[in-house]
Amino acid sequence: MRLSRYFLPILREAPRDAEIVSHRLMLRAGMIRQEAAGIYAFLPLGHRVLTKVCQIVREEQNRAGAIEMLMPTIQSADLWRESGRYDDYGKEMLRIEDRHEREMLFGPTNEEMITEIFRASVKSYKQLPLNLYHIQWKFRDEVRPRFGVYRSREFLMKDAYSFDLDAEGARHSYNKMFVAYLRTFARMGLKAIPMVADTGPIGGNLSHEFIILASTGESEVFCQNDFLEFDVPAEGVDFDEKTGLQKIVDRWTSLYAATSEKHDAAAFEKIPEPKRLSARGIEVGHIFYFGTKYSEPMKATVSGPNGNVSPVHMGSYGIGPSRLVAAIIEASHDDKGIVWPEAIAPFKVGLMNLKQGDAATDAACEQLYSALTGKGIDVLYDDTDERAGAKFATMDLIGLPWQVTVGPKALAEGKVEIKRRSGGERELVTPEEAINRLSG
RNA sequence: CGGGGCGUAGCGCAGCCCGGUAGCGCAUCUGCUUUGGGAGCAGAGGGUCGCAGGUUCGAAUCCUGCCGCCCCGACCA
Repeated sequence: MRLSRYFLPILREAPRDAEIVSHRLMLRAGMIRQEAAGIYAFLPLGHRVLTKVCQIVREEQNRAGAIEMLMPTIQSADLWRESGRYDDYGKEMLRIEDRHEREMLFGPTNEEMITEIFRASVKSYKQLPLNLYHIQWKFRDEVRPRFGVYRSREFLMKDAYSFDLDAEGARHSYNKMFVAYLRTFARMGLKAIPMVADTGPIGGNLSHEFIILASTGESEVFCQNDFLEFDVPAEGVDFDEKTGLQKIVDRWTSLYAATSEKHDAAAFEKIPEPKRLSARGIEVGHIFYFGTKYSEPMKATVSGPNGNVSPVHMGSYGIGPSRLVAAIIEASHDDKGIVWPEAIAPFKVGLMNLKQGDAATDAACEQLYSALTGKGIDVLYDDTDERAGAKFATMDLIGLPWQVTVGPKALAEGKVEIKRRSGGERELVTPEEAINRLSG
């Protein structure tokens, strides 16, 4: 992408009402634009990151056996009356009326709808287990949205729903998502710790929140710091192998870790003092097992091997990709701007022409640009006629993992400079060498 | 939902107390000079001062109501 043809509305100064660093940087880097309280447009750069986050989520969901679909944002009130949640959910649910005065709502979550879809088609245990998910916009009319897309009213959510014949099967489905989540967050460069959590309005009795540690986090969390050294399950992990999977989950739940709602001070005190970690965290995922809470009232039943008809055991599993974008920035930035982990960076390489209009630098940049894009690498080529300093500042702000600088001085020696955004190391190499390095 | 604060150009702000036809920096456009860490000079464009009433000869400024947004707390996938 040529910057001169792109839409990247950089702000030199942060808007006053942006308090936390991720919100400021997202606004300054031209990633988002606020349209109303807690409602944001994702501009091209932000959209690229959001798409990459979703893609990793999707790959790991698929790997764990979940199947993608897409449900609507608008739901009928009748569906929610069946589960009894229409009245329970309160003002957080945005209720709307269509032209025929039918009661509708903008979905805050999809347990009811997926249960309705399931019960219409699945009648036999032979079709189980089943795990269906989608990535769709949700709306929760928060009393107080804040911190940009970190706590917004409209937000993107990946929500998966598992269906099993019995509690034991459901436990395995839960474990699959548990492991998928560990992998998902690790791939984004995050250390996420599963913590025993409250189930809130979703219900149920088995639940973990996945928390990443960040000083700006909203939740107060307590855990044993050994978690930070734990290995994340490898790509080849067998999701169908029950005992192996259970072992992974057991290990990741063997040590104390809880949010403040579930905090047990006495248990925490038993951890040796130097291993106690009391910090703030950001919730980036939440998984629940809630049994027959919805299947029973909504009559989502299947015939078992013995011919008995029983309600299915369900779980639901959420990740907020829009919040994750903010969370990743909270976890990875410096005083100059964002430092994207390579896996979710909007572009891998920022190519800077320090003297636009100079025949030699123009030609070298064009060659690098076409060679890199030809290899399938995402390159943002700053071909504007801004001055060098402005280009450096912009590239540091938007945080692309690699910067390639083409200026007349080094180019006279046949060299260009490559810089790693995260460590800041710079190196002069030939254009060919730069292409080789960046293709790796 | 309680408490506090703020709405003036795309962004950051001044002007408001003490009423007199709206200003600064950045950004944008034009020209010239510059060109390896947010350039300089000269010129230009851009604002129903959140909205609606009221007071006044005259309102960004004073009064009333409304709307929007932010922060703290409570709440929260």
